[in-house]
Amino acid sequence: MKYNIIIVDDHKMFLDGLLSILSNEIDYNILLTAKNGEQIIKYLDINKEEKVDLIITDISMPEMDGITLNTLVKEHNRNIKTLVVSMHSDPDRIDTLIENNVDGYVPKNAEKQELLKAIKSILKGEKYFSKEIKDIYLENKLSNKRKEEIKLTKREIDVITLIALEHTTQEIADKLFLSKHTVESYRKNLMTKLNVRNIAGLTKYALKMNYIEH
Amino acid sequence: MKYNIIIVDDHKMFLDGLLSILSNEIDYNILLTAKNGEQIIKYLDINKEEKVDLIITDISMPEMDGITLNTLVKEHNRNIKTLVVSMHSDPDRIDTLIENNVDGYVPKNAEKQELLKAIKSILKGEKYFSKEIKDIYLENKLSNKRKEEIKLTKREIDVITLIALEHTTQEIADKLFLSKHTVESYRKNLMTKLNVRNIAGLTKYALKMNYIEH
DNA sequence: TATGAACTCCCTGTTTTCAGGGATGTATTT
DNA sequence: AAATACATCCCTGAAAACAGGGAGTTCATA
Repeated sequence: MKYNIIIVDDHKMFLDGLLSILSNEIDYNILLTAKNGEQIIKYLDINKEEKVDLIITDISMPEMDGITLNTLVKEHNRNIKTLVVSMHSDPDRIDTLIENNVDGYVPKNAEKQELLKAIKSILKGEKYFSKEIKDIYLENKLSNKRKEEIKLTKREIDVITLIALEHTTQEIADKLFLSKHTVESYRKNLMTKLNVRNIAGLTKYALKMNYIEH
Repeated sequence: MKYNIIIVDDHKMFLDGLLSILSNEIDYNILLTAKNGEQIIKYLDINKEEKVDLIITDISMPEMDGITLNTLVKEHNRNIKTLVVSMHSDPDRIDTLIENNVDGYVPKNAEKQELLKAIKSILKGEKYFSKEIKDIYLENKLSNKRKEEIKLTKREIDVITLIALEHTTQEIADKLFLSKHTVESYRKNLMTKLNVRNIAGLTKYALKMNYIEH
């Protein structure tokens, strides 16, 4: 019995690459490829009876990213394994994924052999994380003994995003249908929370967090 | 006689993918793969007599990026073609590449077929740019009719840097031993020159130009 | 049911930024 | 000799941001 695998990546060329790597492996049957998580969720929804063993996914994709996809899959289909293959190694994302029970994480600059090893381990029921990823995860956990309790609320993120996009308080208020006082409160809270002095600091944070494009 | 191709990409998995796509094409011989431009330049330097027809390269790589690589190759080996395959579609980079006579540009989310088409065209001596890339290039050219003559003076850079570091006008004046009026003039000129509305815009520019750390 | 978190709105007063001018001196280049 | 680029400084008035308060609502959860 072959293992059924789904691959999700918005870079078709990479997808093709993965496909040709995996198609040399007789144990693996590529059920489906897609360029975002939404398509997968729909597919799983419709084909409930189909056996899916593994979903290999990128993180940054349009419509639905790999993190959301992983969360949804793990919530509803506990028997489907997930392997993230990503270019970025952002501590927070790694953290979120691990907390959401992802089965593996391999950076895109890994060797083909490592990818195959990861897939094999995961299909056996083990977890597989590249050394690089484990290091980042641990380093993050150790250095951030509860320091990183900076969590912005949805509304705060709305506001800081618009600030970084060069909008004034009044404009933001209009856009979000809020009083300008409210927006001012958010700005103030943001500055306190993030320990910055002014809009320059807020803008840098928004960029760092990828709230706006670089 | 086969075409000799070199592939440069720091994402090994992507590299493997490209390799397996191209290895199905009997006309192509993959001479070498590398994960940054430096390795290629060294290789070309040592193997001057070797026929190299095409270099396929990513843009963002450690050590030496694809833009520098293209420039160097075009300066020294006019007969080597270059094809950029990149995830990003930044107008400025596209512009620089085209000015430096790159032979093609295909985004990483292109179909395998398009990549092969691009390679074939380029080897025939034509240029190949994906529609997406052409659009970005044109859009940029049309909107930026000579706009890109933005050159900041030393003093302007001093000021914008300190602004992005969250200093007020008065603080900057003190630091640079200037009157606060002077600093205000600089800030104003900066905003006009860079076509931004406020400190958020200035900060983003300073980050983009690497005046301050990311 | 009480607590807390998130969201919303308001006030006062000060400081800074923004928008729009203008001006002088010193180089360098044409 | 004139034009240009750069650096420096000044002014006014309006708009926005900053600082430091308070306070009501809803909603989930302990």
